[in-house]
Amino acid sequence: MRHIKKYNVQTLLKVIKNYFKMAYAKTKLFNKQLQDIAEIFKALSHPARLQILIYLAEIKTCITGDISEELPLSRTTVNQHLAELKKVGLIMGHVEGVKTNYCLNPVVLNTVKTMISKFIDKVECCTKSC
Amino acid sequence: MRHIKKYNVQTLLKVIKNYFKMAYAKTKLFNKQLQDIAEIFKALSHPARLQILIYLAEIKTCITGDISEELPLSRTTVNQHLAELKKVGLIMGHVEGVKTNYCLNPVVLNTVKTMISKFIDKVECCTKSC
DNA sequence: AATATTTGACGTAATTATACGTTATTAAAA
DNA sequence: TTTTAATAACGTATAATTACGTCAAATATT
Repeated sequence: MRHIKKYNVQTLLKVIKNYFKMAYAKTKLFNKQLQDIAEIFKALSHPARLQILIYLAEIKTCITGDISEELPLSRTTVNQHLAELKKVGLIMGHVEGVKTNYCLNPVVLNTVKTMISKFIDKVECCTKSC
Repeated sequence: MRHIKKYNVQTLLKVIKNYFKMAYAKTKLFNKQLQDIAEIFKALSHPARLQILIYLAEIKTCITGDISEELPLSRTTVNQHLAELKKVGLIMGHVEGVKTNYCLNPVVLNTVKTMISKFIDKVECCTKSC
């Protein structure tokens, strides 16, 4: 017998709102480029995610989901943070049997670095105190 | 007669929770330095705030609160974003009579720039794909 | 085949961010 | 002094984030 999945109201609403782009948020009204940079900054706006990145850089080799032992957070929460980093491409996940190996994405990291410094230079260059 | 201010429950709760550090968030459990960097990234994680910074850099001179005409947001919301930028020190506000002139804080901007590139270098230097 | 392990999906509570109308405060102008 | 204008504070609705327990699917192991 097939297993029929059921969803609760909260989850369905999320799907529906996303489908119809029923956004209360006005983030979408801004310049696309600004949105992209903001997205990256947001991905970097939580200490857990920063620590994950540093850990991945230090360990050098890839790791499995047991980074949660390095952080004061539960496995599921850490997994969520990993998913967010993956969403913006900062890390990659290679499935290997039951395990998933995560590692930094050097290409994206480089792009991000350039993007950020370009932005900061843009703001900084013309600075004049009032 | 003295005017005695009244506050609603939501506001009072906010004050009380802040006083007793009753945080659900576990952000505070991380390395202080990571928290600080994350804080800065968070301040930069909304396109409105990025646009404000760019605007301030372009205009060069200081401006009053009527940046709201440059953004697809109401004056009160823009004011909130300005407050957040001020909180992390990226901008300064000089009161001049009824008006408040905002401008970039070059010193903080420089610090932030260094902080960010140090962090990215730290993550990037040891990168090795898996 | 049965069991154990690993992981992501799902659900949900709590917190925080976003957005904006309303009000109070303040200083300048009439 | 009264009015006007500009601003921040306040209040509140909505949305998004954070946090974690539970569960199911999939691969290893026994």
